[in-house]
Amino acid sequence: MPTGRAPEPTVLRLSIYLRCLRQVHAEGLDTISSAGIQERTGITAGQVRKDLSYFGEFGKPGLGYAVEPLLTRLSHIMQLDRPRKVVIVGAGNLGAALAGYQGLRSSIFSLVAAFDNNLSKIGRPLWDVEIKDVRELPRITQEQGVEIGIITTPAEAAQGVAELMAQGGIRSILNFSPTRIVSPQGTTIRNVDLMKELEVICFYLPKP
Amino acid sequence: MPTGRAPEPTVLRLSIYLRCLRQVHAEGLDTISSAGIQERTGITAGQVRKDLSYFGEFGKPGLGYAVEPLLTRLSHIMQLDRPRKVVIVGAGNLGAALAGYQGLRSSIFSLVAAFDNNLSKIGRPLWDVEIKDVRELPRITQEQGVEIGIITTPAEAAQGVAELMAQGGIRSILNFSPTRIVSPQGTTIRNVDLMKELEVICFYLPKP
DNA sequence: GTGAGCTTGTGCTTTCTTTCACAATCTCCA
DNA sequence: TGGAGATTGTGAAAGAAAGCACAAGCTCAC
Ligand SMILES: NC(=O)c1ccc[n+]([C@@H]2O[C@H](COP(=O)([O-])OP(=O)(O)OC[C@H]3O[C@@H](n4cnc5c(N)ncnc54)[C@H](O)[C@@H]3O)[C@@H](O)[C@H]2O)c1
Ligand SMILES: NC(=O)c1ccc[n+]([C@@H]2O[C@H](COP(=O)([O-])OP(=O)(O)OC[C@H]3O[C@@H](n4cnc5c(N)ncnc54)[C@H](O)[C@@H]3O)[C@@H](O)[C@H]2O)c1
Repeated sequence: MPTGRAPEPTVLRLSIYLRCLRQVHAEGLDTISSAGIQERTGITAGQVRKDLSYFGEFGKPGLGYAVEPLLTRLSHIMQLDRPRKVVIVGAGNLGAALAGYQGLRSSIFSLVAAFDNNLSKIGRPLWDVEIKDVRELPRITQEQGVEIGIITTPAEAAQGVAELMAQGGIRSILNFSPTRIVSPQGTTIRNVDLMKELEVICFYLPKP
Repeated sequence: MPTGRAPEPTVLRLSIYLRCLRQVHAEGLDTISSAGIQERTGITAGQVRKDLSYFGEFGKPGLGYAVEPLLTRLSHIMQLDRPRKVVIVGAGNLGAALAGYQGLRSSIFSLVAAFDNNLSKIGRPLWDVEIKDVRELPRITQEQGVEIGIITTPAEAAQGVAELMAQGGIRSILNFSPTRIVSPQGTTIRNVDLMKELEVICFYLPKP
């Protein structure tokens, strides 16, 4: 039963279950057992059951989990059951790749605008949005009710951009620049550190 | 003292310390205390000391850590003290962004080639390398002694690519496609799941 | 209907991480 | 040179997460 709050590792896995369930659903299956989820995700069956049990009782003994209802419930729990508007700041290489990603144009996320501070980029199109002046960010995100911001600027600019985002009413920020951002009041920040991943991989390289 | 092996969370943080130290070094400082590292990284001073203690005694009481020696030692521990060759498979949006990233052209990493299976891309340049036929991957990586592979293909292709990489002698793989890869014998895989990050951020969005 | 066969939910145990606190050590200035 | 002040390394304690095992519950075939 839902006692208290779920640990963060559980939340991370929820997203994996969701992806798994979407695929299973697309395959036309109606139910899946925790063992079936283990097979597809590599996450232990016991772990799966425990994770889900933080949020309620979704399964039927002897049968497993009904795919569609679980999909609906998990989407709700993850707050992925209504559209979220997203902006990207820093229309460089990485920003452009993300902006073009179809995952950002799904039924859940929609990319509203991209921003930059480089005059030669402002006004140009980036895929299907226009690159706007970053100084307009607070106004635009406020007006449009944007909830999520993605930072793909150089590290030096990240803190300032985060503050602009907070000013524009953005509550959650995904930061790709390799620097620590001090969260403006009321915002959550998640850092994605690609160089870190690359370096960590080296640690695990077979020692000569 | 180095008792046994360091926990994975520690290894992840090592990469952060390294980045911090590089910056501190660039600023010309000779020493830094664990408290100083906390200030810059947000990681608790006690945690810093414990992490470092897994690998040896690097600091001097009353003074802190000598920046340059620590940088050298940590680089060695992370196996970042000699150049590593890297290839990217999947010369699409994300692959192109990564290929152009200067972090991959540093003194530590060097991008050797990019691969694709799309005939209209093969033979074209991607930044300063040429896009090659993915079928040539095992031969080329073998010949060049490539140690790290990055996968930026669609999910369906990832498993096959990983196996080609293993065949080509690659030991460590960074996978950006949203799928689970079953590690070929002798390879380490790290997954970077950008959509997961975006979904998790929604969970932490303020509940209405 | 009934029993064999799965599969769940969960309390308990084990393992892994982080935090705490302090003796030991070093610096540096008077 | 000596003592005040700073900072380390680390055991011990607390806290968090994962693994385990099994009673309870559901299904389905006969
Ligand atoms: N490209 C990659 O694959 C990659 C990999 C790992 C990390 N990163 C990080 O992601 C970030 C972006 O990388 P990139 O390769 O796209 O760099 P880039 O130079 O191609 O793009 C950065 C963009 O940010 C814009 N910008 C700079 N200051 C700004 C400001 N104050 N407000 C708004 N826009 C601003 C620039 O005009 C530029 O368009 C960097 O922090 C980089 O370290 C990138
Ligand atoms: N673009 C992003 O920002 C982004 C974000 C999150 C995740 N991803 C993931 O990264 C991967 C790449 O995304 P993308 O946007 O660059 O896609 P993309 O379609 O632009 O690029 C994929 C490339 O892989 C090549 N490819 C396909 N099969 C191949 C094979 N068997 N061998 C070699 N090459 C092959 C294609 O020809 C194409 O050039 C996808 O799995 C995507 O889900 C991308």
